Amino acid sequence: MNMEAQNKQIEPTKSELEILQVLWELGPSTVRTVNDELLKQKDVNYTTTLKLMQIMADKSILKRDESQMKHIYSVVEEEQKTKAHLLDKFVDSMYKGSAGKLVMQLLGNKKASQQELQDIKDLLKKLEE
Amino acid sequence: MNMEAQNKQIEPTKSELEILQVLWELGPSTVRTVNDELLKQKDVNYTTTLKLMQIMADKSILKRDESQMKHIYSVVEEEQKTKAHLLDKFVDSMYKGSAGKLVMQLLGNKKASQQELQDIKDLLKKLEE
DNA sequence: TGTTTCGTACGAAAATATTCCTACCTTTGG
DNA sequence: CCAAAGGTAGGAATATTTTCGTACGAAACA
Repeated sequence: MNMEAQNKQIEPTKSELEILQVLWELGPSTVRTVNDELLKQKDVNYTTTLKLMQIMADKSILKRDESQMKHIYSVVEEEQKTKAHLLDKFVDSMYKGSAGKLVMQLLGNKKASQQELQDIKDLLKKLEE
Repeated sequence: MNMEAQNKQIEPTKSELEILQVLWELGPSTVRTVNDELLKQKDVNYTTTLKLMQIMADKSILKRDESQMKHIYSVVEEEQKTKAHLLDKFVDSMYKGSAGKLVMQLLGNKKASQQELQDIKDLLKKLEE
């Protein structure tokens, strides 16, 4: 069995991440759709987005359906899995792997709403069981 | 009064962040010390680290004491402030600014120890007051 | 003193990431 | 049928980040 080169988590660049966000939000889309969405945030040329998405397909971050003339791109990894991985990396490098430290910083930073605080408390309760 | 170009939060690159970690850990240090520390993690040439730290000083991420032949570099911004900023950016881009969502992901990910969970609960209690 | 070691400065090369020009094909509408 | 609009492909130009060679001064020491 060929086991090598598997399990390699993706390491999206900044621009690639922006595209992932759009695809997570909108689901499988054409380059046009993604680019239109990106245009709401920043000035970007259509072919730039096209190229980026082609590169991402090369890297297997995206797959695409070429059966139509307008190719449809979709994300290969599950959104949650990728986010979890990026979060882990972040926690590891910034807080030496201590999720607690990160949460402390976050909550101490008036960044969470009342509702969110409540949600977190609820989750903690569930985890106790 | 000249107010422009202030308040600009730093945006360290990957390599720059590695150096910041070391300086946060060890406090003001020489290039040699930082480089030795980095060598524990990866293969890196002394002059590379030197150059990077010079660049960071140019950008005012670091300041340095040149009174000695061995320059002493230290971090300009407070560690917590920089971390808070990076965390905010991360939450904004990955979780649309919802700290709650991030915590949910984190805690749902068996990444926090019992002790950490307890700490978080304690913090939540304090926030209630 | 002279030579070796350790430091800084600086420019340029190399590696990555981003942007966009150009060519060319397909679809659409007059 | 022809022109315009909208697609893809690919390479080249840019921009950014990272790495390192080289020069040269100061300190350590045989």
